[in-house]
Amino acid sequence: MEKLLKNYLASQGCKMTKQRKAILDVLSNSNTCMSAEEIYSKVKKISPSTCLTTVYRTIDLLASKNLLNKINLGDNRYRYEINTDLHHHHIICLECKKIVCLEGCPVEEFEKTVGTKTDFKITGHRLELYGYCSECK
Amino acid sequence: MEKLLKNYLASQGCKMTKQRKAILDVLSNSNTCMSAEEIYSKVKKISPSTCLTTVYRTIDLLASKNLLNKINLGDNRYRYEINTDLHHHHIICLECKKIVCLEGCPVEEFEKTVGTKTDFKITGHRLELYGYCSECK
DNA sequence: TCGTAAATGCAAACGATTTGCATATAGAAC
DNA sequence: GTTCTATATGCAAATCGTTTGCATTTACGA
Repeated sequence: MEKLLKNYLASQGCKMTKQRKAILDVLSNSNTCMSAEEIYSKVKKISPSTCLTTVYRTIDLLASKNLLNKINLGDNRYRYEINTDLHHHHIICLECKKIVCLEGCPVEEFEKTVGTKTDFKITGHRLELYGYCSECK
Repeated sequence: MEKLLKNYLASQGCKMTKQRKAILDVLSNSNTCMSAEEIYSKVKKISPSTCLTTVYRTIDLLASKNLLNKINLGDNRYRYEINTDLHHHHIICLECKKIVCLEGCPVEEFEKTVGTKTDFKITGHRLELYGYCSECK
């Protein structure tokens, strides 16, 4: 995964700096989405000189190549995750803030109905569930 | 609607100032959700001295009494609408930013499945659709 | 090894929202 | 109506996540 990303970026004329390697490392070895701050603090352990700005810029780079999803959980700050190209949603624990990826999507049928009713050309949607996880409930 | 809100707030020991009247006026005579800035500019026409801070504080007041929904559309700024207590979602035009309320909700069934699978106690969800409206598509 | 475009770090700007504080005002008590 | 006091207001400054400007550094092809 990491290798693939690096090769792909290189093929796009992007330089492979130690900061970018560290950021890709952190992103691809995580199984949830993380805030910029979270990525930053993990990256610093691998490449201490890295600054937050570089994290943001690398995030933008990856997002612009469609390699990364920007997720908005409603708390006015983004989370980021490597784009696996598999359409999915998240459930968030209101207590411990844990984020779990979900399989499946209940919205597809609904989109068709709404498209007809409202005369919109629908291009996508956003859905998150909220609740308390098994440890917190 | 407006009257009801005013009476309710008064019954809660809140003072009915001209600023609050103007804000309630704007909120209850709108049929979509608005950003703080949008509310502010409409309120100024009714009560010109009102400042943005007061808009935010009134929003907080209403939200704390459960009279107003804070909606996050994923652009790191909130929209606000009077809470009608009717569970619904929105569709947003990516071109003209128009927001339309939708009837129905496809997520209820999905919540049950996810609850069983993940062992979460699910308390809510957030869903928005995106696309292009009949004029923009 | 060199040269250059691309990437970095820092500090300062940004936009939405919140806070501190001194002043003004609604509305109850007289 | 006048007085009183808690509550609400306006302003300026702070906040927080994110972005930008700019001078410096670095990756990588020649």
